[in-house]
Amino acid sequence: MSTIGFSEHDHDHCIDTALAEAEAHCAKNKLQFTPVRRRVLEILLHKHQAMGAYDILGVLANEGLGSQPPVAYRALDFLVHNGFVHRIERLNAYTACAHPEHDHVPAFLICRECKAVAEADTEMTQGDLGNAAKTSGFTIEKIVVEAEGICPSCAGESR
Amino acid sequence: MSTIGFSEHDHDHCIDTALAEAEAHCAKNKLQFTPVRRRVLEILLHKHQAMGAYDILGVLANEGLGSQPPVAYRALDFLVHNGFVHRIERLNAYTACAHPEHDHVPAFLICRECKAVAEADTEMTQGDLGNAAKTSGFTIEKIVVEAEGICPSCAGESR
DNA sequence: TCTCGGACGTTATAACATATCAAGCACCAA
DNA sequence: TTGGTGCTTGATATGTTATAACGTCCGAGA
Repeated sequence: MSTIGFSEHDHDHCIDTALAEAEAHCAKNKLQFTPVRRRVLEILLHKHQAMGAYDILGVLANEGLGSQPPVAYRALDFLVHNGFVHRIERLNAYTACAHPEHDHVPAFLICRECKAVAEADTEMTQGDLGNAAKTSGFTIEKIVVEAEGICPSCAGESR
Repeated sequence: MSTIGFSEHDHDHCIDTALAEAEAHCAKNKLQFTPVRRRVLEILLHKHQAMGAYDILGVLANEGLGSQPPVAYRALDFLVHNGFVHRIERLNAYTACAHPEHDHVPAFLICRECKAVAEADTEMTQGDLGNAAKTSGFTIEKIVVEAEGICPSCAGESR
């Protein structure tokens, strides 16, 4: 399990890598990695923080890439659909995926102060919740795990 | 672990019990179990299904109990705060708690067809996610676990 | 009696999301 | 090269969820 997000790392590098991966994935699957889509992913990669669709839209609008809600939502849908971006239900917001290279059930640690989001890559949840589902005949298709709390740096500041 | 919600049970009884528990809790803690709050809880108990704040508001309005959004949201905040109702982030909706008598990290099974919601009372999540949190210095205050899928009866119908 | 705090009424508006229809463009097959 | 097909985008309008802000009412306790 890893928790990229609250620790320092080579940010430029991780942005480049993620973009390259997205590009490769799209090429392989004959999907169009259009300017808007690319830019939205860049924007999200730029911070390890959840952004609302309208925040993103604001940036796009400044750059002349579209200014109406559907522009942002369509790009976000595409990115979520292809696993490059996760939606944070708790915040009605979006964040770039920390490791898009493989399928996973993402779990998030969300700081209620600074809205930083760390993605914990855990496989577990399926197991235990899966039992509850099985006994009642329910078929799980998707799992959301989100924890809210306070991140190390915000905890430090309030002291 | 139990999964009330997709199985038959004595519904009137579980409504009465839950209301009585809420009443007792409020009395004990000097909280006001006002008509609006009581009614909202009743409405939610009435179905094992998530309801949007505006759905609830519609019912309240019909009954002359208030017709503006804050009326519903205030009652819901109170009920959520005191553990009688859970918010389903995934649906931006609310559902009565299946066992308000003790603290728990609720996990939900949500049917994407009929919106039925089952509450699986599991203690586990803290553990594994807790490790990820600990290593990064994050303090968890609240955890949301929500699974979306298809419930037994909807699976049956589509066959 | 006063006053203080919690609950509620009301208006307005913020924030998030989607439906719909038309126009543009890439790709491919005839 | 032409034309069709399907994905992408542009644009307008609207739907849905949530909160801010302010005032009033009322009961508990000094």
